[in-house]
Amino acid sequence: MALPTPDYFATTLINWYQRHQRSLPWRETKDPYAIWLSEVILQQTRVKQGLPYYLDFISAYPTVQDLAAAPPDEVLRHWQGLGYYSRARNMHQTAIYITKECNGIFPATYNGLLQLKGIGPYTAAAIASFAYREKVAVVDGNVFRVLARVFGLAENIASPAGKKAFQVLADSLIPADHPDTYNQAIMEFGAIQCTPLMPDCLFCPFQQVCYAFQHGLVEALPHKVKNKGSRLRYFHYLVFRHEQTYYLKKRTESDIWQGLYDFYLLPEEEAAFSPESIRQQVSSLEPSIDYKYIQEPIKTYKRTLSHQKIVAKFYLIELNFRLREKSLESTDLVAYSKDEIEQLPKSVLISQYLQDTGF
DNA sequence: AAGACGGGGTC
DNA sequence: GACCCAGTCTT
Repeated sequence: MALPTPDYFATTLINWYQRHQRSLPWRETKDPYAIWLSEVILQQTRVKQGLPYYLDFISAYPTVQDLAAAPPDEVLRHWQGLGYYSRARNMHQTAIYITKECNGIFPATYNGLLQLKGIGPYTAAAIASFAYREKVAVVDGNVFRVLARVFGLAENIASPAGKKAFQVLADSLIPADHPDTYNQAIMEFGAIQCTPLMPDCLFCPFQQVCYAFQHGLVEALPHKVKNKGSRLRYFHYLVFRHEQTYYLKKRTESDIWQGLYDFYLLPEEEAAFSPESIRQQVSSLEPSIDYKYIQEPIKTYKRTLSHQKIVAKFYLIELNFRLREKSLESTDLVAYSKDEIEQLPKSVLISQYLQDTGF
C-alpha cells in the first residue's frame, strides 16, 4: 500500500476542510495581532474553552497598543481561569516590546516572529502562514497525530529528534500555493476527524492510504509518551479578615500561579495542622495579634494540575484590629476590599473558595 | 535533555 | 477518580 503523495495529501485535506471547517472569528482576519492572540490561547486549550476568552480579550484590547497600555494585573484578570498564566505575561511583555520598539508593527517573517517572547516554532509558523501566507508548516499536537497515523511515522514526539522528523515531513508536504489553508486544514482535520480517541476512520478520506488504519495501529500512533507522576502538595491558607478587608499577597516565586493573588500560605510540609499548631504559627507571625476566632476549615479543596495535586485548607482568622505595617512588610500581605479582590487575578482554587464563602 | 506550567474533558 | 491533552520557557 503506497503512502499518499504530497500533492494528493494536501489536495484531499483542503477538500475535506472546505466541507467541514468550523466558523471561527480568528479565521476571518489577517490581523497578526488577532491571529497571535488566538494561537496563544489555543495552545493547550480547546476551542470551546478558549473562544469566550478570545472574544473578551479582543474586545478589551482590540489592538496591540491597547494590550501594551494595560496594567499587568488587569491582563491576568482577563486570563483568569484559562491556565498557563505565563502565556498572558509573555503576551503582555511582547505587546509592549512591539509597541515601543517596533512602532506597533509585527515582524513579517517566521524567523522574525520566532525572536519574540512566548512565540515558539508553532506559533511563529501559524502567524507567518495565516497573516502573511509564508510557506512554513505548523507542527502542533494535531499535526503530530495526523502525520504519525497517515504516514506511519513512529518517532517519539517528546524527543527533539522526533520533533525534527515530524517537522521535516511537514515541510515536505506543505503546498506553495495555499500554505495558509493547508495549515488550517491539517489542524482542523486532527481536531475533528483524526481525534486522539475514537477517530472517525469509517468516513475518513485517507482510509485507503492511511498507514495506521491499514496496519491496525491507529490507537498506537502517535507514539505515546508516558505521563510523569505528579507531586502531592498541601496548601494551608491563613485568611486574615478584618471586617470587609481581606489580606492577600501576590505570588512571585517561580512556582504555579505566578502573578496571581492568594492568601498567606503556611509551610507545606505537613498534611495537617492541629488547631493548637495553627494558633502558634499565627502568633509567631505577629506576637501581638488580636483576633476574635480562627475558623477551622469546613472543607478540603482538591485541585489536580498537570504535574501536581493540590490539597488545600483555608483557616479564616477574624481580626479585631488591622494588621500592623510591620507584619504586612514581613509577610508581603496587602489589605484589599471586596471590590478590589473581585478585580484581582486569582487561581480557580481561590475563586472557588471565595465563592463558597458567599463572597 | 528534562521538568514545569492549569484547567477542563472523557472514559 | 484516573487519564488525556501537548507549546514554550526554564533549569
